Amino acid sequence: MKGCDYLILKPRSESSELLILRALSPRKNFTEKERQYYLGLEKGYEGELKFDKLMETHLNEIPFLNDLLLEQNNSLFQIDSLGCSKDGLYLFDIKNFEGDFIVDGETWKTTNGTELKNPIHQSTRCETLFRKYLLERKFNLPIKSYLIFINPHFTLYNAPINPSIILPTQLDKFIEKLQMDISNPGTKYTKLVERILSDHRSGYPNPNLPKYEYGELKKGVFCSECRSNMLSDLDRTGKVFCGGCRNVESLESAVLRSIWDFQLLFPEKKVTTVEIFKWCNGIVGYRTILRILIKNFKREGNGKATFYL
DNA sequence: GTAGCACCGTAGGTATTAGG
DNA sequence: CCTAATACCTACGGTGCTAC
Repeated sequence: MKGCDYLILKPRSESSELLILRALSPRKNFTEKERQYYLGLEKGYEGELKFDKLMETHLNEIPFLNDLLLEQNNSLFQIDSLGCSKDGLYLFDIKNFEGDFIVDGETWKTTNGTELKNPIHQSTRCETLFRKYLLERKFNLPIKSYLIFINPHFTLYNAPINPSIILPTQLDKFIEKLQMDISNPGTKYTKLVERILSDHRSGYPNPNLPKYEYGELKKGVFCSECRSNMLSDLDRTGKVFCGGCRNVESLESAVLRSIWDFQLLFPEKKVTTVEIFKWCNGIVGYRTILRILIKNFKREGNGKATFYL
């Protein structure tokens, strides 16, 4: 089934937090804690994309709303994926945990003893808040909620017997069952979807971002794949090469990514030719930067006061 | 296979222009 | 008036096509 037949009413995209951390990761020396946090976000997002892919392949006749951030009684809650079937709503919480984990009563920990937030509690909290959210807005609908461990290399010792938890080994069966149960709701949820989309918060308050300053950040153009330094190619081919993974990328797209990172990290700074030239650490010629800016941005001002939007 | 060629893209010299 | 921005121009590498 083609992607365009898949009904995504609200697409998924990286949170601004993840985008900022991703832009910072090759440029700033993270503390171990920051690095772990960042990698956790990447991993989580990767898991969500994997889930989307599964749904696109196997459950493409019902609409989905992804990545919702809603509020109920001053409590924010996040929904990874919401499927709208004729028989009710399906709430999916997706975890991309990898490795061995142990359940000890209410506590979850890794085999080396590190405790983590109990994902069942998180999932239940989300479900509870979403039920209240619906009831308060007079939508009386059945909800089925699932906590899905999507990573095939996930093992849970002492796993609780709970039909809402889907372990990787159960995933195929689970999807088969969903295929039997769900069906296209037609226009049943038009009002609800409209309401949810208007309530959705795009901005997420972010206390976890590390502080950073222009001066402390490494300058350069970084590989989209492995984040290591890109090397300019001296043969004037319009390509740049990754020093780490040998990835080849067009000079223009690599520079555009750097400009985008610059705007993301320093929204208050103006994009000028020199500024971007310095930001890219001279990997790309000054005039090439200028040409890329002219081609892809709108120029404001003249002469020395020129900047790009 | 390869020489010849058009086309695309970057680098860098130089002249012109505008802002501070 | 000085400096940075930038337009215009040339040089040249890579690519892909064609004719042989």
